[in-house]
Amino acid sequence: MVKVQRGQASIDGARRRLQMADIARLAGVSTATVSRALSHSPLVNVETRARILELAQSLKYSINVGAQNLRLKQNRTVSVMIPFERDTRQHLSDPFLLAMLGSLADALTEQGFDMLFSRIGSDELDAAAAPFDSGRSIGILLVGQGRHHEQINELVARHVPIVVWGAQLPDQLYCCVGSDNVRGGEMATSHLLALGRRRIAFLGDLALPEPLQRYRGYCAALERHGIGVDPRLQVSVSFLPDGGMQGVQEMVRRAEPFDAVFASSDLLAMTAIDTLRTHGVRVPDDVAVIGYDDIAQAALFHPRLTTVHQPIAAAAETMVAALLSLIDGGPVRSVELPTVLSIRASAGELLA
Amino acid sequence: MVKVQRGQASIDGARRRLQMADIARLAGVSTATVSRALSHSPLVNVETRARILELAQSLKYSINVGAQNLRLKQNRTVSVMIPFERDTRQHLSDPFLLAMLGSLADALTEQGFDMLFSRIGSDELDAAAAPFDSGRSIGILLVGQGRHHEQINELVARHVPIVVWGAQLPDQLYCCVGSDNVRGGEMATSHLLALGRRRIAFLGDLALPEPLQRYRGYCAALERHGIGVDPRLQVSVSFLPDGGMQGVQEMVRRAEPFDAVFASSDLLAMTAIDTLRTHGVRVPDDVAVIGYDDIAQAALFHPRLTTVHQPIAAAAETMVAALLSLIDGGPVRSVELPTVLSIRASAGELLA
DNA sequence: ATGAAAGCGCTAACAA
DNA sequence: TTGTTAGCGCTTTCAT
Repeated sequence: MVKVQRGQASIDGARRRLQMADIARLAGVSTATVSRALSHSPLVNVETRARILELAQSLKYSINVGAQNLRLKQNRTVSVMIPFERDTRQHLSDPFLLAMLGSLADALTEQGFDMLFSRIGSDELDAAAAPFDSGRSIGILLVGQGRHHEQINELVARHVPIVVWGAQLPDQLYCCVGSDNVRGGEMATSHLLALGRRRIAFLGDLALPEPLQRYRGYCAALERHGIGVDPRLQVSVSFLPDGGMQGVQEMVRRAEPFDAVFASSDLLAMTAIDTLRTHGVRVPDDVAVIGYDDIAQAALFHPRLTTVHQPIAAAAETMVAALLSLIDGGPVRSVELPTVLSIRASAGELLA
Repeated sequence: MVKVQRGQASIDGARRRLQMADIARLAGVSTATVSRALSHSPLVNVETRARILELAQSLKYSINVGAQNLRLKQNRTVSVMIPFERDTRQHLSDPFLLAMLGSLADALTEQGFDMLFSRIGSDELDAAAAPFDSGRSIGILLVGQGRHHEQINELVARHVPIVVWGAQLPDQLYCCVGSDNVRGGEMATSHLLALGRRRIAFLGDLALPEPLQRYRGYCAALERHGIGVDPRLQVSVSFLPDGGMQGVQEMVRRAEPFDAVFASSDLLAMTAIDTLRTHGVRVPDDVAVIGYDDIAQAALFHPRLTTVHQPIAAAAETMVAALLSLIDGGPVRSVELPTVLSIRASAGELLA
């Protein structure tokens, strides 16, 4: 009986993986020559090189990256992590994250890096460095800083190269890339005020840095218009899709009149609108709604969603560039990307 | 001047990565003993082992997985790929994909495997095997077979371990995991017929295996009810979010009356409903709508979306199990997971 | 119970 | 232009 081990080719069935020595033998040269040929070294004879390259190609031989990395002491793999709340054991659901992930994959590929993806329970964020510590990746891109400010700072103290998508905070030792959340919140709120709305509900978890900063922008806009901030208009809801529903239901329960909603994500805004509709509230006539992110669906939702646009592709490129610079010992600064308000029907056009 | 190279720690700034020899020196033993201690070998003295483990832990030393893999000829990394259409250069946008990705990450982690993620242009699917050929991963999980049936077959002929999320096809050499698309299409259509709908529009790209099979189920249900299939009710649209809009607009342009829509994804169903609404059509009163996937938002959408549920977590576990079995040379069969109709307001409850 | 030494697949001096 | 050789960080015989 043949004992077969997980994660390893079976001894009997699979034929041995092709390796450089095989190519060398078939080409009648040494492995050194093959190595040189495959790296397009000018040292090797043009014809020999052509022969070797052709041979390798036809046999689909590909250099063993693990061995190559070991020898070269290099590594072209980056970890991407998305924290999730352990208790809610929720599937990833926000389209914004998917777009971000796709853009990060693109940006990394563009730079010739592979992406090692993991979800990570927010209770075990200290384990986030494992892929780095074990040499599987050269650095970490963390999408969403959550409540982990301190833990991330500790990673930096341990010299773990990490770049975070999130909001800038005081005492922040790590490099952080994010949109200008305060300005975003301010623009959204100002727009609602300009539309004549005065009782604007805010939906978002103030325990998280990004919603908090959006809320600060919201407050700033209100105060600039001489309108006091009413805490009864603020509802703390998570980023999960039912947050929008819960936010609206809470407002209804509070019996607090409101004529607008500013939600901290498009997903929240959309489920909030759906819930408003089930309560017979018209959007934007009775309640205007603005979201945050500007995901693809926002422009197709009914009513078309007004939202604060986050430049995802630029964000991903910035994060990747920052991480690589960090690893190279180059200069790294946190970046706030500019945000733009995409004005659509859910919080109508201004009559210019 | 110090030349710094990408993907490599800078020579000056970063301190050398800790390695086994360091731990050995500090513990006053040989690397062999450290290796044994870290693998909890009973060969090493209990006290020595404790001392070494403690030392390693406090120094955050972690075995270099690359070197370990090379020595052990093992590898615990799996590639996950999502093809995208090169021309539309579209960001990933379907929440279903994100949920799938998250579940795959969970299932792989559960089995102690890492996930190497890449998007891959559908024109270069033959390059999908690169991570496998170069020994970075031991197999491939492809999410979405698209139009790549033949290319995937070729990979299998090359003995590349691959498991695909998609539909079962004739002449299929690869292992395929998917939901029972025909049955799903049939259930959705039967439900609409039972609601008294007779002119059911079908939205989906028949060039793709999954929508095609859902369409077959749709046709089967119609015929069983003695209703002919009307090609004017079928609109080919992509899985991109604006597909729903385009589908409805096309139906309107055709001036073809219809009282129901069966869309091949929830995303399409949702944007279709939004577009119907802008045309003043009431859902479900004028037109009932059923989607496919049962993503988290479906239950929160207005109206609550009736949809064919795909068991994502089970799907991911099945795919991972199949791939590992395939790699171990074990038996592998394609699997069709059962589908259930989640009945909600968009295609109302049956009055029992 | 521990260490010395060989070798995983590759690259880069160095020699020829 | 090519080959020989040493060694990347680790594990595992084999010897002690």
